[in-house]
Amino acid sequence: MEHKRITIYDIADRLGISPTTVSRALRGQQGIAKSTIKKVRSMADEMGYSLNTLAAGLRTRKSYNIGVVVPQIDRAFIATFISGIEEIANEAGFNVMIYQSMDDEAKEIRNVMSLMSSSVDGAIISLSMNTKSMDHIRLFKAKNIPLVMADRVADEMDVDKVVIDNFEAGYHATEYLISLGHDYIAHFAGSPERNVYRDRKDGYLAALKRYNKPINPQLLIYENLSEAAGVRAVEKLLILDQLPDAIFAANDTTAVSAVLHLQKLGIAIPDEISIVGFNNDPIASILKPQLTTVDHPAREIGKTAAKRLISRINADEEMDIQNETFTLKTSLIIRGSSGPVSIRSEGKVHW
Amino acid sequence: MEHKRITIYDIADRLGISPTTVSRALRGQQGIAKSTIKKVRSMADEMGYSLNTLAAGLRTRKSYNIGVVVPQIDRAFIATFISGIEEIANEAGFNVMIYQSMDDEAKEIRNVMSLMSSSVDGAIISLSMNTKSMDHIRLFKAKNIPLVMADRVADEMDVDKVVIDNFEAGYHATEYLISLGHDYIAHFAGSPERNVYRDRKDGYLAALKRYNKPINPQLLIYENLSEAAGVRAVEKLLILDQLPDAIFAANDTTAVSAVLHLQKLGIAIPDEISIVGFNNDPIASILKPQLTTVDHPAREIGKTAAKRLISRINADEEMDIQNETFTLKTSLIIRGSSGPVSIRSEGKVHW
DNA sequence: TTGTAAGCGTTATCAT
DNA sequence: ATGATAACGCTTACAA
Repeated sequence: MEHKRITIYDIADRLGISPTTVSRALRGQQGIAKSTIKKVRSMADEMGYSLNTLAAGLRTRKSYNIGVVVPQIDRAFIATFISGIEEIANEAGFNVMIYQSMDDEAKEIRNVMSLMSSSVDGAIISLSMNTKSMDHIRLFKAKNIPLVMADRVADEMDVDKVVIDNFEAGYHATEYLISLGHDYIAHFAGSPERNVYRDRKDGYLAALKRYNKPINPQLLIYENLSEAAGVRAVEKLLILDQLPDAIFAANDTTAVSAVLHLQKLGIAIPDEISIVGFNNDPIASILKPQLTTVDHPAREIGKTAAKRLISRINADEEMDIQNETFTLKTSLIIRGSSGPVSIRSEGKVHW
Repeated sequence: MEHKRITIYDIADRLGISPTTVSRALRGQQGIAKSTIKKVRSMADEMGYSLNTLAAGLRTRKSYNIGVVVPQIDRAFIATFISGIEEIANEAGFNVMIYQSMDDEAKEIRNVMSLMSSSVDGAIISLSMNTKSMDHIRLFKAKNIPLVMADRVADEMDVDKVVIDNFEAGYHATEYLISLGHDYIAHFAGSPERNVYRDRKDGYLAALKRYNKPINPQLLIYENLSEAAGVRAVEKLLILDQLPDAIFAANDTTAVSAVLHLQKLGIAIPDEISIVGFNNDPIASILKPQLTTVDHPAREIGKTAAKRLISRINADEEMDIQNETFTLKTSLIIRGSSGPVSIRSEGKVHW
């Protein structure tokens, strides 16, 4: 039961015209009779024709596919990010191919390879947690494939980037905690290899410094920011002489997990410890007390990255556009998991 | 600055052999000298060659792309589902193209069209909330493109399907609530157009009937299962003479939203109303009290669908495999949002 | 084990 | 406004 594919030759034969004319008519090119266009299109419909994009792409060197490499799809932040990309790509007639690195450098490299041999017109990448080598990133320039790095980018690479100001966000979050009267503030950080976590941590340190708060290395805990990491980090705090009076976590997963663990231990949030997370995941507003967190414009990052990528793909290669970094706004969403020291001691604040 | 693409001809020229031999060596075909393979591969590496899959696909009529159409990527359940698909596809050397219908039939149809002209080797689809027409689904068979429907499937279509037993899950959830002593049980249902919601509802009704509980149409509320829907549904219950003593919601989003709204109104969960959700989203275990819910094997559904699709793609067309429906197991996860009537009246149960 | 030639379905170029 | 021809880069008969 072989399936015979309908080609422009078949249409041409039936209509007694040339394949070239059919091709032109189908694409609505200029310099072709309107009557011919009508004839061809209706015949194409009738015969159930559909373009072979492989053949067209081979000829035009365009696939209308963009590749997207992310750590893991099933994280609220990343799913939203991809959703934003798809939204824009779809409007512009591009297909989105997704690859997940599972936060593994080797897998990320393999992803990039398969993406490249799939002849995508461009790519968007958000680095895995432990990626160190940049060779596979450089490959894009070498192969002249437009690339936009998003969120987890590599500072040292000269490519288009879409990010947030993680330093500022970390600074503000910490400053906010300080403004509440806290001065013994812990930070749950991710791998310093990644700009996002390094910058959030640096913002945290800068705020402490700015307000003359003590910088205690024991309060700066590096973790992989998983759910289990939240518990581990709390355990590390518990063995200290003094519990911190506030925690700024580099993501919501860890922050929420920490809150739950602390509550299980009978430590009141925010009465005894104030907590601020990062991302504004759905779980943040379900937690009790609701989690104070930094709103991360995941969808906007995706949309911006896709727009940039597509305009680069569609641009004249000649005009050699400068690489740009787009920095999107974040905002601190203040909710119940953080509260002032003064009121706290009176034990009045719940949520 | 045109970028010259390296082809097998370039490699052949440099090595003084034929392109055919290069092609064979690269693919490690049988009947070729090991020394040639080595020579060719190292030269390919040196020259930075990468396969043009468009050309190869044009010749072999395979793209190694599969298309996936889902309602919306940024829903916990769907993101996990896609993650499972990508996992399997990636292992098998297939790329995953995603399209989101945004729960809109027209968009879904457009998605299917672009997917088809992108010459995918097969597709996986989960229907939008309001899809009625099946013409675009039939197109797959007409064009001889393997298709697997997953989760939100169309009962009337004869295609491969991967589902859960929604009737059974709805029956069990309701039966469980009855076993707790509840007999005035409400159900928040989704569009009866979709098998998943229709079956959950039918399971609910069957359980009520089986245990001789009254079936009250006012307690069966059809909604779009969004967050706002949870609030709306609760409002509809509030105007009744009597509040139900339990609610079974067809998804967690609505269940959680309902719990929050009820709590805001001062109604204790589960003391005054027991609630059961569906999906086991991350928010379910963060809610206080934690949400009793039906665990939905989203990742397994994705993996099963991908495996089936790929084995069909790789199968001999001749052997004309029968369509199958794979039904995966669900389980009821009992947590704090539901409790027995007896204890409840004593006001002892919190969580 | 290797090579030659044709063809996959388009589109671009050059004619007419 | 339309047509003939070549080319995109690969794989598959068939031949050597």
